[in-house]
Amino acid sequence: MKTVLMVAEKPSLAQSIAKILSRGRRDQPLGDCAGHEAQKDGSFNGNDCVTQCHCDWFVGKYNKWDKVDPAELFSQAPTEKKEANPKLNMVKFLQVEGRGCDYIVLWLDCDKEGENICFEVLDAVLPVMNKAHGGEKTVFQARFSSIMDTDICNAMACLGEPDHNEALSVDARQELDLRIGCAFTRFQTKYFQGKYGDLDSSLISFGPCQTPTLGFCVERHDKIQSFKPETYWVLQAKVNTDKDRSLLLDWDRVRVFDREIAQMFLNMTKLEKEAQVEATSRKEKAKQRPLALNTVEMLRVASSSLGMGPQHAMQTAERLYTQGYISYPRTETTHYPENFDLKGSLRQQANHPYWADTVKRLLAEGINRPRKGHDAGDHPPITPMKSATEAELGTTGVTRGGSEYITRHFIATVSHDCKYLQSTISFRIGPELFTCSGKTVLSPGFTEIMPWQSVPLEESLPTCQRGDTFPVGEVKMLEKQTSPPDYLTEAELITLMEKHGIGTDASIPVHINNICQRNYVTVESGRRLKPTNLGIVLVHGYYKIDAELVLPTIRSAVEKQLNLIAQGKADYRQVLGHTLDVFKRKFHYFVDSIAGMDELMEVSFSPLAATGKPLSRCGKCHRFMKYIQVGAGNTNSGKLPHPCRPQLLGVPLQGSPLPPGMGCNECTHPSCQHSLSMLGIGQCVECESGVLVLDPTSGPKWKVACNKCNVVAHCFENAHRVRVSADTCSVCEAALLDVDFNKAKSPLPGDETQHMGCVFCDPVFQELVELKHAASCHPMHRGGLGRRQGRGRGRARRPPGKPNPRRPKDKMSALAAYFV
DNA sequence: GCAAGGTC
Repeated sequence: MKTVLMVAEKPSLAQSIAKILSRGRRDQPLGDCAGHEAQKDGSFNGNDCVTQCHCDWFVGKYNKWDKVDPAELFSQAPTEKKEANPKLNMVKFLQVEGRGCDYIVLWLDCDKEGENICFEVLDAVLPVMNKAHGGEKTVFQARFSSIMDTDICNAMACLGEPDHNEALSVDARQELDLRIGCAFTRFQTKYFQGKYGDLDSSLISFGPCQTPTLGFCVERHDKIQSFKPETYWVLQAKVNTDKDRSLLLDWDRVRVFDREIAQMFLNMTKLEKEAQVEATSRKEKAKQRPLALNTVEMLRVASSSLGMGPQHAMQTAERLYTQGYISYPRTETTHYPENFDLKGSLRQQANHPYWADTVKRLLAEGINRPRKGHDAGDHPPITPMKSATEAELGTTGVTRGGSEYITRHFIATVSHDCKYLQSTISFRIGPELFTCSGKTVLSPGFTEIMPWQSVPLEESLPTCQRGDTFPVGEVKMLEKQTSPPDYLTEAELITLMEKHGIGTDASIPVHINNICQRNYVTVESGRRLKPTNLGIVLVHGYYKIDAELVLPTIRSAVEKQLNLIAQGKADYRQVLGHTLDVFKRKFHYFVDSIAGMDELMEVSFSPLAATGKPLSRCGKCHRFMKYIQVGAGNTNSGKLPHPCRPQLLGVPLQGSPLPPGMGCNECTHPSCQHSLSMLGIGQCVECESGVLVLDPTSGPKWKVACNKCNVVAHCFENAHRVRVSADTCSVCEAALLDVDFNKAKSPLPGDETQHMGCVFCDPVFQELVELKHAASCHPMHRGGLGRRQGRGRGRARRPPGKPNPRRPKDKMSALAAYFV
């Protein structure tokens, strides 16, 4: 007996396919198209599924930020495919399942990504499958657009082959995204990291989707900023239609921007006693029932009506899906498959306490044919799969809200349009025309199940005809101002992303979440996205240097190239090489022009020197720690710029957090081993108020740094211990340093391994100290000379318990030699 | 520590 391995992309799909194909057909031939006789193997139990085998990654050292120039990521750095989730052991699992099989049928999504996963599966499985005989085909792909019996059986009867070109176009996309994203991210992160004290971000990422997403938010911000309100004037008239009823009329000119002209029109109308009816009209209009629900529309509604962010909404939808309440929640399609059992789905809702009446009436009177939507060929629209009671979903909470919305939306799609009557009456007052209009609902249709869409109730207009007159109540002139747009709502952003092809139904929530987490935007009330200073500076910087980096067109331009690969019109290597070359040039230009972005940073953020450098380093990763205000409402609260906890700072943080901007190097805690009192040496050689402090965690490349400016002294390299002594220099009063070297590495004269002396005055130590600026020694800060602060001669703040360390004037020339 | 795309 021949054996066939079938692979699907998700468990639910695998189960459905298994159920459909094995329904009393276990001994049926595969199908004519397959050109052979094979039988479905009993081992296909519906659990064989795969999400993704591999993902792209750099090889070895190229993953190390400090070892590699980001520019190398464009060409030199090789990439490899690594198992996407090693814990799942997907490759091994597939090999176990595929061993000894004769044929493989791939049931992956019918898009480029799906084709790509096909070849990943084949790479894993083909080596362990039985070898084909005489050129016989053994690899098949099932192409199906719904999980209905007929579709699945048709696909099985007409098996095709996976498309290598489409898979290659995805390989190219993955490699481009990886190389470009990582190169720009590493460069700008390293360039700005530690340069500005109040730049509240440990990672300044760039990506071909996330950056344009941020771009949309900043574009709106710019419109708001550059908006100049204009004053305009409108005429408003009231006519009395009854003793105690009046109608408010809108001016046909809507508004004028010239006060004198408005005044002229007012003068021409306000003396009139009567308004004459010029025309009346009554038109029947319809408000269309919604299209079948797809992912982005679901996300929009979740955000705008349920107040749920896209990420949260997707998680909720996923839970509803795995629990069997709704169909697959990731789809672009808004058109029900022809054979979709609309009535069957509706019947399931016939006993729900909220909408039983509506559903029963629809079933009795006949459902309406759904509107023709878009068929993307991926998955059917999102629909309820069974009736969900409150007891199951909980009486409150988002799960119930989400489930209820999806059901109401589904019922609405098979309901009738809302019909209403629009009446308008046109009046003449003097020479000017005014209009009044009103809506009367004729039949609510779908708005019954979606009451928030209802046509608002209005008082009906009086019955009248041309030539009738009504007394004018008043005519007045109102002064108004044009108002700026508001920040983008999440729903609007989703629409923009969809329109420009930024991200996919599954990834749009991830990109929006990314720009929030990276602190580029914050979610304000009404789920509006307000860019932060960092977000604004980044986007303005890209505009200044190379606008294409942030424009939404860049993604589509690359996709156009990639489509050529998919269509077999261009060579994979050539397209990849060319596109990488373009971005490599862009990268180099960006690096060379980064000062342009830095100028913008300087406007928004304070250099470290001004905010008080957080000298203390994490004991684990040796990076500077920074105090970040922990506050309610801030989603990023409590985050340190690296994976350390505040406790590592030592005693000062216990019980009471340090104030913002303060690190151990300013803390005067009397007994903490990290505090300024214990580690302060003497007045800074350059700035006015700083104290040079030993960084006790910096060995073996010991450092002494100023706690106010960016002066850093590298000293006593390879000493195995450096301590700040309680004794002070007799000349300058600075604290003496006690330094121990290993015997083999000791640079001290003779066989000495230990020496105590003044870092400013001791001739032995002067050989071992090299003074630098923190910023200028950073390899990413090309050409930067560091920020020199005022060279005041003021006295340093004296650490308690220490004598005041003064810098003797005659030492200035000697100290000048320390600068690099 | 980095992208975007699948999916659970």
